[in-house]
Amino acid sequence: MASHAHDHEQCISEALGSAERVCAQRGARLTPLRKRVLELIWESHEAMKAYDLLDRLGQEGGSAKPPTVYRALDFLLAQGLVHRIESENAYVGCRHPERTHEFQLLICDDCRHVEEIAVSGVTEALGKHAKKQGFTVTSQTVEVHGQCPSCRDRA
Amino acid sequence: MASHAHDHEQCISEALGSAERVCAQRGARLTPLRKRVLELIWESHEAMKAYDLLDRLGQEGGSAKPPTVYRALDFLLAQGLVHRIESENAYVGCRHPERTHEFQLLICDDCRHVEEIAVSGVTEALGKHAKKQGFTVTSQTVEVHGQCPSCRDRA
DNA sequence: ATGAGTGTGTTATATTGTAACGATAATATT
DNA sequence: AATATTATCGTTACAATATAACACACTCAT
Repeated sequence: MASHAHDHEQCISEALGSAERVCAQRGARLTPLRKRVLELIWESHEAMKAYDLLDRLGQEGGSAKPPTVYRALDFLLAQGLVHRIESENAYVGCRHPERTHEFQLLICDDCRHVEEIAVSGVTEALGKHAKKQGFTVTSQTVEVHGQCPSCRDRA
Repeated sequence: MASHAHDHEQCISEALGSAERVCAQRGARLTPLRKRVLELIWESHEAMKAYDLLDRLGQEGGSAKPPTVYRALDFLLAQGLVHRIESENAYVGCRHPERTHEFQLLICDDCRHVEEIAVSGVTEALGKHAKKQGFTVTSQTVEVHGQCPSCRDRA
């Protein structure tokens, strides 16, 4: 268990609560299936893979197949409730689904813990440089790999 | 054809030349197969997929199978001769294989042209932020998606 | 109630990537 | 030069990730 200590029960319930809230606001339907997938993703702060979600759903009696999970993920991504980690083919919950935002991810290659950060200036610097050469930015993927404090201490 | 105008024949030959050079320096073996894969990647400045490389190799008479391509790519990545584009599962040639370096990629979602850039401050800002929270950085993936000038003009 | 849109189940398949083993070629050691 | 060692390559099989296409059920606005 990661020692990024916090009350994780509360963490999950806050995440689900704010998901309900933003979906209600937008008229988006957070169905039981979608909510369950989001809950599974929030079971940890680690990168979660689609087929792991699939296995978990399968264990719960249902007959889960890939499209079930990928469709739920598509919805959650569209609502900003989760982020996709491109360099891992994995997913992680987002605490700030209220509005789209630029962000960066710190990914621990030992324990797979993922931390969402917002480093001031990064988005702007990239945007400015792109603009200077006539490139119109629509999205950014910024993923930093390394070792988190807990794993470093353990070693 | 992208209108990022330049003499592409020369561009390829420079890339292959510097590949030969750095491999010779390091005692790394740029075999005919590896060189051919690198050459195929440099046929354009666009994101190239592993299975497209596989098809090209197949057309040349040989019996190319996935491990052939992936092993060549592993070598080229290890030597810094190509970069992997995580958000595309694709590969692009690198002009600066002499030493490892942090870089960012501008990826046109219309024409798939990829431009390697080095925005001053981005790596440092990310590193600084990571360090402040005790995170040790080993690598960064920075990929900016959008529309390149040529595609914007065309539209 | 009905028709349009949305969500889910299901089958099948596409795409991306590796493990493992043997054959061959390059390099190093004697 | 002959042999040992390692690196590279070919091949088979398969694992992991993701999507297309169609059927059916549900919602809800008319």
